[in-house]
Amino acid sequence: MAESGTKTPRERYRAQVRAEIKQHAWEQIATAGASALSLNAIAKQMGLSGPALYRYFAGRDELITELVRDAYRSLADTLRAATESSGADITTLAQALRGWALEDPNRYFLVYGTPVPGYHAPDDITVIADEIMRMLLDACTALPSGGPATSFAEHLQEHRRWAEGHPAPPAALHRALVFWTRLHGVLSLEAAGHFAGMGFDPGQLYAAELDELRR
Amino acid sequence: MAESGTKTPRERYRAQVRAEIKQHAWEQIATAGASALSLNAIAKQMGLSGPALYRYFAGRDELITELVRDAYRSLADTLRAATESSGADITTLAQALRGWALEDPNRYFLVYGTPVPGYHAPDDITVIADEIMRMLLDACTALPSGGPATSFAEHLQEHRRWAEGHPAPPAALHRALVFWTRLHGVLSLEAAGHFAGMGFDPGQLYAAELDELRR
DNA sequence: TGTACATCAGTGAACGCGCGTTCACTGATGTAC
DNA sequence: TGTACATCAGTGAACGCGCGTTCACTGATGTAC
Repeated sequence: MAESGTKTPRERYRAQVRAEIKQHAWEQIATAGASALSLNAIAKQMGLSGPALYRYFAGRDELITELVRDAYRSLADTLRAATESSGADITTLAQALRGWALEDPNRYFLVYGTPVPGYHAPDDITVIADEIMRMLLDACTALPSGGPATSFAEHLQEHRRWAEGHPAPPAALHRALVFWTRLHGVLSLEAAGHFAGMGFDPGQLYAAELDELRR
Repeated sequence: MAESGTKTPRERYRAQVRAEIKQHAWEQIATAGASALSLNAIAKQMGLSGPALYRYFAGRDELITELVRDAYRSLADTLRAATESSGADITTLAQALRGWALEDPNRYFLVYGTPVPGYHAPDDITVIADEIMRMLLDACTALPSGGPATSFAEHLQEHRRWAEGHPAPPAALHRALVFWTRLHGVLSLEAAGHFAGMGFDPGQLYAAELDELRR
């Protein structure tokens, strides 16, 4: 029986130290990427001995899992907050996505970058991924459908496991997917530094892609 | 004075061992990603002692640099070979790009994925990147310009350092960039496994995006 | 309010591992006369 | 063709490092009577 509200001082202390560990982990990730994440280094930064962290996390893998989950969660929350304050259209979502990605590129990469070797995300993360997809599908369903039905949209209509239970018509499914891949295309190349020195403004490319999605 | 043609047996042997080292490195990368690359492990696989590799590479960083260069080179060669046998249109380029990326996702990630922490690519790689971009610009220039001039295309016209010396008109610049980001958007998410379990066929999404680029 | 006990955070030592890299060396291969 | 020397591939030992993780332990904090 989980007494969610009341917390003993010890529970509060535990939660606080756990949060502090994660914060240092994020700083480490932001600096050197996820592969450089080290329990011992975090402990040293906190003025603790290495083994002390095992009171809070079963091991390195559990910590990473938690961080991935939190990253997904923070993206979902960021998108939700944006839609609640600025409306649930794709422009709002796109701007929020970009802000979130560039705020901490290594957090972005932890979720959408090269998979961490040997690590596989736990199932409950798909719940959050679904939540994100649902917001996107909602926004795309609200758009005027425009344009002829593509053959890919037909394919999607027959393979919409990822949108199960959502009332989005085929054109909206297509649009949601394309929203996702086009914007990640710009963001991932930009965050990885592949536009550095090319001269143009990636933000304007992003905006142009968004414009075309809204047509 | 480099006598390029004639090679002493020793030179040939050196070149062969270097190639063998790289091949084991690629196998290691294909299996566990670039961050897991280890000189000692390669040596062990080859039945050599660790220090032996230092006859062939100054260190881990030089090996990685070489691998990145080879990866770029292999993409450029793949694209060039495709255009020479099937014509220099964007469909050919797109199919070749996809084939190259999915043939060895970790090689793809080494080039276009999360940047290796602490590692920075040497300047001479931009030469290959330029070569790739030139093929893309050529193919886009050959296309009918279609559609009104976007405001982003105007921006590109004023910031075209990346296409310096190329006769591509603004619309072609825009198209080349968008070709690049849209296809990488699909490829990077696909290669990272983000479409797994969603039910649809990423290949059809890729093809649909390509179709739209050709309109 | 005070005492006895249980809980739990954190320590220090240790284990085993693999890493990149250096160094002095052996032994084979190639070169010059 | 044979001998003397230089070149160079590869070895084994060693250095210093940091990693994740375990274990038995101390000392503080909370709980029950």
